[in-house]
Amino acid sequence: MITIYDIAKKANVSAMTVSKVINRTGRISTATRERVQQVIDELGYIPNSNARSLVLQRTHMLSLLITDITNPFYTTLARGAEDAAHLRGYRVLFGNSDEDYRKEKEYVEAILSTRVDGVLFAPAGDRSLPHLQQLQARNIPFVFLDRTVPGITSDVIAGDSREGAIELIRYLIELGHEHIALVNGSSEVSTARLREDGYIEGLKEAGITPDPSLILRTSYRDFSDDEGLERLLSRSQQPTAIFAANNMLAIGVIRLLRKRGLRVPEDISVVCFDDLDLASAFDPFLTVIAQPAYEFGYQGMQMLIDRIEGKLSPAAETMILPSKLRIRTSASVPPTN
Amino acid sequence: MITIYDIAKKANVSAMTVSKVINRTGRISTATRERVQQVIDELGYIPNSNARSLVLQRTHMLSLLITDITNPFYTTLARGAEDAAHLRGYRVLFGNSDEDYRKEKEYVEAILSTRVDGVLFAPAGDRSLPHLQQLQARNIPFVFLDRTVPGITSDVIAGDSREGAIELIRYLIELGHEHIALVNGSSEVSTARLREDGYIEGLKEAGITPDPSLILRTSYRDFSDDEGLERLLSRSQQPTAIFAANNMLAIGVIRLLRKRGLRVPEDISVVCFDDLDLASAFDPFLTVIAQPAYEFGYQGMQMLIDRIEGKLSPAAETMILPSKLRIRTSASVPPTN
DNA sequence: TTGAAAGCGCTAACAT
DNA sequence: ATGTTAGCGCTTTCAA
Repeated sequence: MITIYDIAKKANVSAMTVSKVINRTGRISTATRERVQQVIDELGYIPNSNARSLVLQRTHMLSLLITDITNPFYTTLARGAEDAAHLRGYRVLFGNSDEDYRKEKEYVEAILSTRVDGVLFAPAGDRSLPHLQQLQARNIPFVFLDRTVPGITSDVIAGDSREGAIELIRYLIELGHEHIALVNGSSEVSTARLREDGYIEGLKEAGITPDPSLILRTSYRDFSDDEGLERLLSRSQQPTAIFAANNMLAIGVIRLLRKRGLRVPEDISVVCFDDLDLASAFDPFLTVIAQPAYEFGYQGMQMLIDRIEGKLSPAAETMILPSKLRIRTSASVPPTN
Repeated sequence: MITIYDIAKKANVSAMTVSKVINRTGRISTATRERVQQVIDELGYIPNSNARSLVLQRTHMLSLLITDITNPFYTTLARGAEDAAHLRGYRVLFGNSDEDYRKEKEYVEAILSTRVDGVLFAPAGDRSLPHLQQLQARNIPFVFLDRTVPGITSDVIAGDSREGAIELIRYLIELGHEHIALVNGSSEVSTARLREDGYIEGLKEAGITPDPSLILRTSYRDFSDDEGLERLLSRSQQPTAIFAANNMLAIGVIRLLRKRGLRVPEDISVVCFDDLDLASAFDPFLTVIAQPAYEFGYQGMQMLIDRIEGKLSPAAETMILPSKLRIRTSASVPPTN
């Protein structure tokens, strides 16, 4: 391994001088700078960032902790996060909790051990509290990614889950639906609660009394509560539309509906949060509230880095990104019978 | 920040003793071990992995360098890589070159600076040579991910691009196609060359003379050569089927075909390499040679770690993963007219 | 403008 | 079974 001393020796200067050349700090005569640079290039010297981190107490590493790498929303978001970090000279350590507190705990420990400079964090749910407290105790800044956790104040980048849900419900009601079911994520997740709020608010707005038995709570990661959906569908008054709280739930729901011989949207309409990117580009089918996933990552990282570099006022900041209703064909007027 | 000295002091032992407790090395009396552990827990001490890396000359970090994070093949692969690494106590630093040599170069430099223990590497193409040489010069082991680069010998995990292509062509020929076009990636990429070989071999096998003007070479990342496709389609003898060398190309091709009013598969059949995961689950449309993306990542990381930990014989190893023809509806018998 | 000394937090090697 | 010393590769004083 080539060290700074190898360069120093060969260029006939001290290690300090080499360090200054590399970091462009302090004053150096042009002559020595060039001589040193020459040797650096010649030997292909690349500084050891571990050693540097150790003395600087800064790693220039950021962590992105998400809950489902399979979800295109997060894939696109990861891209945005990477781009922003890269542009500002940071590297990104990814973590994927799979909505699992145990895995999340392991990642947080790895984060602590790596001494990353900050975390863009989509917590698995409210029980992520201790993990966040651990970060706070160690003064590692983090930005909440869409989901927040009660009891913790920090910067947040988010969409407007409540408003988006209202918009989706309004659209269904305009189409003529009155019996709308909600297939939601876990109530331990803040966005699931907000989407449920919006769902209820949207119904009330239209003078419809929300029916709690029309709400199914499962996991954002994948829909597997077959019996729950079964129950929903076999009600005397079958719902004519389903609002899935995210894209993965929508896919699960639609597959199950199809398996049971129900056509979408002829027999039942389906709408959801978050787009499917590739699948939608390929076949524009699902009507969704699309959130700007790339921006979530990009702006979230910007905010995190601004915080780390002291470019933000001390107060926690919140940035809400706009979402957009994309009307396609998975929802139509309810069947008349 | 809590250091090993804080623990040592509070537990009334030396730093070495604490180190031994943490790493379960050397002999320690049960009494002191427990006392030390107690203090560690109490203070929530987590070792600084930078300091450890510095002395150990091992970071327990691996890098996964891929070419298109948007492609579900790589997303799934990344998951597999993460899982394998995590299981064996390594963290993964992701890099996304976007098939761009310049970005790749930056990532390689970051890799060198981070002193990762190894790299699972899908090179952008043959001109990645200097980057790989840099890794070799620094003794950083790497495993080729599907693509190899002439002039470099190293471990490789790959699919059988040539065989897969032959299988796809055979299938099309069975359906009755004789005029089959190839929309390929860049010829700087080894898998693109192999798929082209397979395409030609498949045709020859059936007694069809390959027509070079039926081959279009563009980029794996996305299809944008509209004029090229235009030219293909406006030949006196229009191809009745298109073999897209990967999934992203297939999507681009199909979108363009649709825009021009051509139905798939009624007017023209399309098949490709690599599945679409989510999109396919949702709507099983595209007929593909599916490669086990997760296994690519999982086994690739295993191989890399085995290499790093000296569990492999010195000779470079090659592992070929089987692919599978998944017949769906995007290819059918050619139109009769 | 340049360099010497010290130390970031940890562990290998060698005492005791 | 436990502790001392030295040093991983770098940068921050501070002195020359």
